[in-house]
Amino acid sequence: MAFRSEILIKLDKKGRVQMPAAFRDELPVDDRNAFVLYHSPNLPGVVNGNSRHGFDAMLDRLRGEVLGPKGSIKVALDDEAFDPAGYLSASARTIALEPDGRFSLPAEFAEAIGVADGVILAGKGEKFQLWNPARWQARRDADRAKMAAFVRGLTPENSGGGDA
Amino acid sequence: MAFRSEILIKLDKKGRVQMPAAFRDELPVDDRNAFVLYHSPNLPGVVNGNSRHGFDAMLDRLRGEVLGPKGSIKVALDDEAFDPAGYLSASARTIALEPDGRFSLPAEFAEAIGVADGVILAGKGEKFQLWNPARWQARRDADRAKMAAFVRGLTPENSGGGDA
DNA sequence: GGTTTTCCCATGATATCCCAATACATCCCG
DNA sequence: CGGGATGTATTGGGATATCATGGGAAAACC
Repeated sequence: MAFRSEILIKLDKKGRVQMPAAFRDELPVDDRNAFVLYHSPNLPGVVNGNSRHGFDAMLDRLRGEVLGPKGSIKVALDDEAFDPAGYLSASARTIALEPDGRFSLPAEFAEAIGVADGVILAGKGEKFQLWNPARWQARRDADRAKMAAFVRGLTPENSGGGDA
Repeated sequence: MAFRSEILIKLDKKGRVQMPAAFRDELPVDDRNAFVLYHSPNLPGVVNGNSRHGFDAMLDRLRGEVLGPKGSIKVALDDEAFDPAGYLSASARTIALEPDGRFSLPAEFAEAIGVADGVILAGKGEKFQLWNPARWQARRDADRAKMAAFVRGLTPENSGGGDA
């Protein structure tokens, strides 16, 4: 499962968005009628998407790495402590896919993205993202320069084992 | 079974609350006519909810992990010792769902939450919560900052490719 | 009797289903 | 290799179902 490519999809008057075929094919074959959208935890204006299984797997990893196996019962009971997985769950919504591959973008996400007539669906490997087209372009241009600098920094001395 | 999303539901004059369809769909198919509400064990003003099966499973885990294999028989007999699962049971109530998906919020919970005209239903993955809308907003804003800090703290070394 | 609870119907908004049109890519056949 | 045929992806829109909400009336309760 690896989401790739970036696609501009139009929004119709009903607020529906076509899930690109390239992304649909990456959803688990046994669970292609629904997926998950959730607000970026630290980048306002960006909405993340993943399969239900992929989202749940991320939450499990999150709970496991942070709390350890015996922390589960504590998290289940402790409502006062900050719970990253619970926070993400509240910011997420299960989205149903219509038979023809479209879904209706909930108003809460449409407002967060700032959509007008279209949205960018960008694959990020393990997940995909929804962007305002203009903001996506700006971000991608900025990342292009960073990527070039990053590759330039991959000198033979640095790419071995240590970064000394 | 994973409760997601946060929804503001109104209370009508009869004290009825609509269970959001997204939450109803997460209840076990063979037991969708009732669920469980219980007071938060450590956060006053918050009421937790779960399916009957989910609540019972939590109690079982609590007895098993905290008290050990012999805990169940000891709990069954020892009325003097403190029993966390028994405490939660006493603070819980089975709530019937009407055919149209609504339930009447018992006054005891309504007072605890401090409801006026509406309640926030927030999914936390394994369970969901009922909040006073204003208090939920404050809590969520605080958690948003904690989440951003949490994500920032996940990278051992900042490689400059963050989401900002 | 008076109050509360439960059941039923009504309604506006939204979401979903179904059918259709266009554009594009692929395939087939000679 | 060309050109029509076929299939699929994206977009549009009408008809239908569902959701959240309000309220009336029957039933249960004290």
